Amino acid sequence: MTVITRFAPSPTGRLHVGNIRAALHNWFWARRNGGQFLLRIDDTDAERSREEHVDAIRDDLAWLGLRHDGEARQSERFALYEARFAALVEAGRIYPAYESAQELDLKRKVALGRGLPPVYDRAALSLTTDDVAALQAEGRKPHWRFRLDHDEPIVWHDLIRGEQKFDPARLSDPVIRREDGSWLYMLPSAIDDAHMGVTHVVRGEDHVSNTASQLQMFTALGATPPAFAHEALLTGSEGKLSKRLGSLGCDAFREAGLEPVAILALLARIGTSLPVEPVTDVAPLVETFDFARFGRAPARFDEAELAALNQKIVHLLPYEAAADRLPQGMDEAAWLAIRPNLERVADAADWWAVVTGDTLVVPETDEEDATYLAIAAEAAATLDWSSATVWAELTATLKTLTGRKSKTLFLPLRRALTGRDHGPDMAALLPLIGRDRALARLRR
RNA sequence: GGCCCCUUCGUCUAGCGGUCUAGGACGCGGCCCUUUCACGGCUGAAACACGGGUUCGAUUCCCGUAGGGGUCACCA
Repeated sequence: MTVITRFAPSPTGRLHVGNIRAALHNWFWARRNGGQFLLRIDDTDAERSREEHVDAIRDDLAWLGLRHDGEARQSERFALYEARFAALVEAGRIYPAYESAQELDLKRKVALGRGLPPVYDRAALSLTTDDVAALQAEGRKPHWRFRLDHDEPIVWHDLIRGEQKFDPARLSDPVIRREDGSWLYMLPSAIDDAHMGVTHVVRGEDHVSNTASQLQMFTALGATPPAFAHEALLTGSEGKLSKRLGSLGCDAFREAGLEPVAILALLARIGTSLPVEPVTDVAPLVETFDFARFGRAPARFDEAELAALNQKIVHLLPYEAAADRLPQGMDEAAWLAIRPNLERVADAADWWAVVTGDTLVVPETDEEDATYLAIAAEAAATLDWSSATVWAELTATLKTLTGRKSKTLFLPLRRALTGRDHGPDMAALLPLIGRDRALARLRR
């Protein structure tokens, strides 16, 4: 059986951490099993769905490298929902209800106030034809609920949580359609999962009770439900489920100059028993992806950890992987020299500017060092600049010439040559700067 | 409030009755390497929420308490 997973975002905003994680895990599972990963735009809510978000989602997914093998849009499938809806109404599994949102809210509060679970009381099921006629005479239109079968407990084997058991009587019959005819998420999602042949659904544990309801929908539709894996949610670094996390979007990661693979690497392993590792390719992440490794307690997502991971990954990044984001003229040797000092690939431009001298700020020098630099300039002029070891030769020469050593030996040189106290290994940097620029900088 | 899930170093976790003087990874400290930084190597500090059971023996099983998370929407 071909594994088919899907990522089904609502285009109501930018992709955020939770979204990305869900997409990633579904993608992993499909990749791991040689299956397909589908993108489904859940845009049944015309009010909140925006076309720009659809584009942004596709764009973010592509940036992350999560290619999908197919795409569907719920807004293009209303005919299908309509047909299934009619059949389920016919079968008595969907029924009309006339309570207003305010009335339902009141019922809920009353129940809660009495210490009872706020489950829908199914009053609509006992409406007589006269009641209905009266309601309609008032101008009321029904919204529609899926009637849960209370006879059997709902059970399934969750790939992460193990055996799950729900008493359907403790669940409200889900509203699946509004009075204006628009669809709510629950039923279309089940219809589509069945229709698209989705075999596995990986989602957050905030969906477990939805799964219970949807399992009955699959059965009512005559479909085999997919397997479910509900993962524990992520919390912010302060331990609470923060608003910050919910708003931390893919766009922010991109602007921060993070490597997509860093985001994937963290989100792949966080909350699992596998260590978060710096990788430059997702392959090892795919290979080791396993639901059995998932913990069931909420894990913390820490932006600082992401930044640190990103830095390590940049240090491992091969030239080819960074080349198209590097400044003009920066070759592999330059990349390898500068790479260990980067936090982000984008910062390479700063160091390259130091090499080329475009942004070089000549630091203040005292008289003693000025003399020293003059000696250095003379010595440098006699060196073989085609050699890869000019720096070693220069410092060795100056050591015997001046008797300076260690910091006093090299720091004035670094300052004069790069304008900074710290930076990439001078041995690697000096050949990049080259004879002319180096001499000019030493001579001032 | 009902129901579900969870509680081991700062963080993510291993542990499925004795192997635990509790292991790993990240982070942190120290040392080494390096005529800077980074990298790398070595090393150190650092945890079983609490209270009862069960047992010859509990991190591991049971109950309770506390705490955390989720859910109970005409959001997904």
